[in-house]
Amino acid sequence: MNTPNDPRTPRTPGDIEGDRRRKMARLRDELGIEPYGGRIDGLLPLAEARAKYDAAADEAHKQDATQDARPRVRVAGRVVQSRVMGNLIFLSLRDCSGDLQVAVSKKSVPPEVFKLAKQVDLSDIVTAAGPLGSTKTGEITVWSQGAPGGDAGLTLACKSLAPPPEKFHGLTDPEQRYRKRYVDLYANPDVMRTMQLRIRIIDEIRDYLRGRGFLEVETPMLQSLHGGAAARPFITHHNALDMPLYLRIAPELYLKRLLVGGFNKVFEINRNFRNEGLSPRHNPEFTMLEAYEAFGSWETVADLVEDLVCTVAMKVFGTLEINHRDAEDAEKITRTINLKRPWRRVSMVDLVREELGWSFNKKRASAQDVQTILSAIQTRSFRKIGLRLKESNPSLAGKLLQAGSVEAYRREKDKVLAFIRAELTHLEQEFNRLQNDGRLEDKAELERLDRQINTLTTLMNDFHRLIDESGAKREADVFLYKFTHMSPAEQLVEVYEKLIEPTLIDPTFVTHVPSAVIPLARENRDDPFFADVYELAINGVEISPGYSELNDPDVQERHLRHQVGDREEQQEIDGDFLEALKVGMPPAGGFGLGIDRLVMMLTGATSIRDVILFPLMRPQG
RNA sequence: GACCGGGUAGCUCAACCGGUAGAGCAUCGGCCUUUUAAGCCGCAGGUUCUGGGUUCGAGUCCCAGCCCGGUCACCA
Repeated sequence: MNTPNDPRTPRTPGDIEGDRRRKMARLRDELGIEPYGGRIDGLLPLAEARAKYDAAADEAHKQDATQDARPRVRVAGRVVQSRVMGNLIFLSLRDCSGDLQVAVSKKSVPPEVFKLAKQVDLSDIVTAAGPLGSTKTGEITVWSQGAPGGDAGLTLACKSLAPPPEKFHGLTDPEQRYRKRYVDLYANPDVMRTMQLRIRIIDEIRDYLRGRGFLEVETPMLQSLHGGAAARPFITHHNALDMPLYLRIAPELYLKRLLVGGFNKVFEINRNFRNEGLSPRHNPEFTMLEAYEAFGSWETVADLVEDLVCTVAMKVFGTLEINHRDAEDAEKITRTINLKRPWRRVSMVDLVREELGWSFNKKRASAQDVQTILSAIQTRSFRKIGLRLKESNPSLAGKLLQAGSVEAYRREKDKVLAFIRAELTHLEQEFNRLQNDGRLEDKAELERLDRQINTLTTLMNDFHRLIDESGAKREADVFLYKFTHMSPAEQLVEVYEKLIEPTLIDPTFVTHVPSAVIPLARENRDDPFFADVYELAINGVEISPGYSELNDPDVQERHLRHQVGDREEQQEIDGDFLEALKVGMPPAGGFGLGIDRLVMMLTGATSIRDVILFPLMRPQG
């Protein structure tokens, strides 16, 4: 970098960093200010400082300026707004607790402090000290004021050289937000709030489990064999030992070894790594809670997780009714999740029968059942379109949703398309009219129209694709081929995951899952086709599995061998784990809880990336 | 992986049928002691994601690639 910190360097327009470096050099040279500060004692978080405001003292001081009982505070924060009004300067400071305004009046501070205040840039970190008062408009404000023998009234704690985000829109590009989370966190207070909620949720989970006698442990993340789940691992290499190592896909097998060793209740909250695709619900590294309780069962851990989630929700949110709100319109509630106990418990077979009319009998689905399932899968896609139409054309949407079959959508396709086209034309006319008028105050309206047009266009695209009979047939063929080659157990699980799980918004424990897909759980004594487990779905996704853990080493070995032979996923058998079971593991209940998804559910985040501080991003380039 | 949308000033976005690339905010200079996206005056700021092609002329059209988002698929 050849931009010296020299105020005489000729200015290149638009070079924000250069401007700031020159400004910094002036502060150093002319005011003797060190722009990277040092230790500062006695600072209050902004929210705490604000809480100290004393209205009576403020009022008294306003009546009689010689009386000043206003509380004095010292605060620090990043400058997020700056309004220089000549001889009075307002700065809005922000920290992780909130915002607080500072006012610097030329009359109340020494000239060099006022000069500094004028030089302060957005994103600089400053400290301010002075009495807490309010302004004409009632905003609680620190009135910067030096004190004999200490506070300067305003100091620079850290100069920021980078260009600040746009002050009104903030940082909005999702990519930049995830890449530059350090900016996102202060530019978008919602992000800070969500992340703090995440932290509190995890704290409360730990509190809860400790309160019930669980000990938190740490087990290997680098494993020479990856086990405990079916997933592709990340592979790495240990140089000194010259051996491959895997990043763990689950801690399960180690936690169970701890039960063998004599721990009765253990849990671990930490990262798992799965080398699979990314989606709004999948990040390659994600945080899981796993807990094991000796002498428990899937039922004891179901009770536990139910109580745990409710307790956490009450402590952090004070309610069991979780509302998700529209990103555009905070008034609009898009989804309500009711966590009130007791949570429904229903077997997978009953659920499938109830929703689809498919009576699963441990055999492959009959030709007729397959047709039912296929048409349900197709209808589901259409249903989404029906739901999206609901707001703009309730009667048409109602008709489609009620008919609920692919044929109904095909029959009505001209009407649907005609409606969408008419709507688009209307919106575009509206859009052009506003744009031609060039009325700036309607900018928000323009943006709204633009979004609606966008939504409708994608809707029309989706619809075209769906009613394209050859396309639909191709998709159906692919599905039929795959589905008819599945085992009965896989068919049941497939149907559940595709068609039922996404509709389970309120908490539902799905029980009696085919044991064939769950090798680490105990088979049901009365009907070994099913395992003694639950899969808890909330918010349309699986959030927690719970097992009666399998502790018979012979059965466990058989399951694992079967899995290895059956699946393409190369997974070596963990012989040492089987050894451990031979030593003897007490019967136990165990459960997992996907922390990221839990936080999404509780905070209404629509993407897992919104609840992870630094989600995985492809390197920039 | 497939489809759709997007990539233009530091930020947020415009640019009609292919004809000199604009605005707001931020920056820079000036005015202003109760602002709340403060206001007013003025200056400046561009390899239109990259590389090819068509054309007298490309931000715009075509081809290839990169990146982001959405939907679907894959994957527990």
